[in-house]
Amino acid sequence: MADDLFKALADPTRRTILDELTEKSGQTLFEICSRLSMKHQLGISRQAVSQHLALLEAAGLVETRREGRYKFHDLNTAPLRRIAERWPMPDPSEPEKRTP
Amino acid sequence: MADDLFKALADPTRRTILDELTEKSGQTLFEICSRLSMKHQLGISRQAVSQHLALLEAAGLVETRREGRYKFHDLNTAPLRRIAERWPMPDPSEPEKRTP
DNA sequence: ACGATAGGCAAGAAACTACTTGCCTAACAA
DNA sequence: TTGTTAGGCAAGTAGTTTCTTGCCTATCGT
Repeated sequence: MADDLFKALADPTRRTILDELTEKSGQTLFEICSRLSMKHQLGISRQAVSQHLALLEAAGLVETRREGRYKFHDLNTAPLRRIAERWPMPDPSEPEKRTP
Repeated sequence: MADDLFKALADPTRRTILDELTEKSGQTLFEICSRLSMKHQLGISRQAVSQHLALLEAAGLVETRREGRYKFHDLNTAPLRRIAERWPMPDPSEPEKRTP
């Protein structure tokens, strides 16, 4: 359960996919592939991206809907909230400690 | 940078360590070892735990201070905030969507 | 000084992950 | 019907990661 979430976030390519879906939700597999190679210089096969999307979906971070031969991928950030719930954070006035 | 954070969170044993440090900050390596095997039935060697702590420290989630022959481990949840910042979440009134 | 306790370093085994390759099905257009 | 486009499945390989084993250093008590 929580396993799927953190495993999904563990890979940099998957995090970039989440970034792209944040920017534009409802993309198809091919659209995501193009963006990864165009904007991020990621030389990665369609199947690899498809497998990443499957993991993101298992984690609940991506939801899909089929329309004809297209499958659209939507971002769902709700599962991320469980992270903040699990390890309570101090108030966000001081954003992050930098080693001085 | 972000890599270290998500890699650190990817392992279930490391997340349990964070849980333990949430409950009681400032534990030594041996204290953490005992708790993992007592409370969580994790048969794991001291060295394995030590390596986990090193990764958590690299991610900034754990900070350490030495005192004599003891090394105390403190939780720092600040890096977690970057997750929420990277992928904006809707307001938390509806906690999480359950597949109906 | 000696033993015991707390922790560290490093090399190898075992398990897991990401990615590729090759083939297959479904929807749409000519 | 034939070709094309969107996507799926599965087996194998290469690269990581986790964990163990064995040895080593530092601190403290007697």
